[in-house]
Amino acid sequence: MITDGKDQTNMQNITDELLNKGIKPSFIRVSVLNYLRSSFDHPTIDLIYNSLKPTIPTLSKTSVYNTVELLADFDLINVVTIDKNESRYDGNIEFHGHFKCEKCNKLYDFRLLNLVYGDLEGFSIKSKDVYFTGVCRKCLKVYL
Amino acid sequence: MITDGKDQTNMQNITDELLNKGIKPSFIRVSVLNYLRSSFDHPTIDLIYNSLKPTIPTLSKTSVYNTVELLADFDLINVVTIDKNESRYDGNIEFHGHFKCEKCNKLYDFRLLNLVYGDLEGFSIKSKDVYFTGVCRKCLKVYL
DNA sequence: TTTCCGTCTGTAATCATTACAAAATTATAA
DNA sequence: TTATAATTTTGTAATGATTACAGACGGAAA
Repeated sequence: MITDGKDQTNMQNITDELLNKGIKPSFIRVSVLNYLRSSFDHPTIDLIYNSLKPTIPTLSKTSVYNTVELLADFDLINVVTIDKNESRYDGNIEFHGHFKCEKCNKLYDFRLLNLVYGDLEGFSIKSKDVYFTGVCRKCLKVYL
Repeated sequence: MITDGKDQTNMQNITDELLNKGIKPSFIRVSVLNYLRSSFDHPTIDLIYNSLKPTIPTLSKTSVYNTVELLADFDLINVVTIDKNESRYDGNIEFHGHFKCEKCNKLYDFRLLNLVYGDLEGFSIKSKDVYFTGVCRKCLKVYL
């Protein structure tokens, strides 16, 4: 986790953003959201924890759990549950799909250009998740 | 779990189906697949276990786990992981979406009429899951 | 019968997540 | 400022679905 001038600007912007949503911008909250916004590998709780630990030595894993739950409740991040036994977190809340490679376990984003569905008239839809699994191009080449 | 004449025909058909796939049609395997084919509530492991226990008194939960894993590996059933901490199983393998109501926890099937995506050229796609959450029509009426 | 092999069972271990209470920090009031 | 209240954070313990594993069981073949 690098902290340069640009990062400090991000931190300030995120602080303001949280304030606008009525969330107290504690250092942990701002740091987690900033980390998720700048990382594109859909990190797990452990990865978030280990990445922020150096800059927040007192950080506890429970706080990471609490924080991502709060951020998700306010629709600031997405919880990706494509992995049955470990949640991943995505700072990109634009609508898109997730592909998980069974070989390298990497998560890929992909665009959803059109999604038409039926049978849900009168339902209130809060979240839409599209999860694909398979083997990514990179791994397919290896296994030729 | 009712066992009538029609059910016995289903059991025989499923037995043949498993044989065709090269799976030994043990009573447990046939029973689990038959149960998933005839139940439309996307049961959990516990529900499958408790439903079959009366007709298979020696049944163990581990066997239910093993069996659904086997059936899923052969694409005879779908594993629905919309629920973060408990998998559900679906005997309907036609492509469709799943909606989970946050109020009553019921799972609804819905049709997917069109799904267009990009960015996955060269990827080998094995499974496609579409999960929506929110509040179903029934619960919305209650909370008016 | 005996042997072999795959299936099934029951118990124990795993591990991400949650519960919870105390400690630390921050905000508010006097 | 100081005292008090409210919120955030921490660490440990509990939860509970899933997995690992070794032994029991059962059918088929010789």
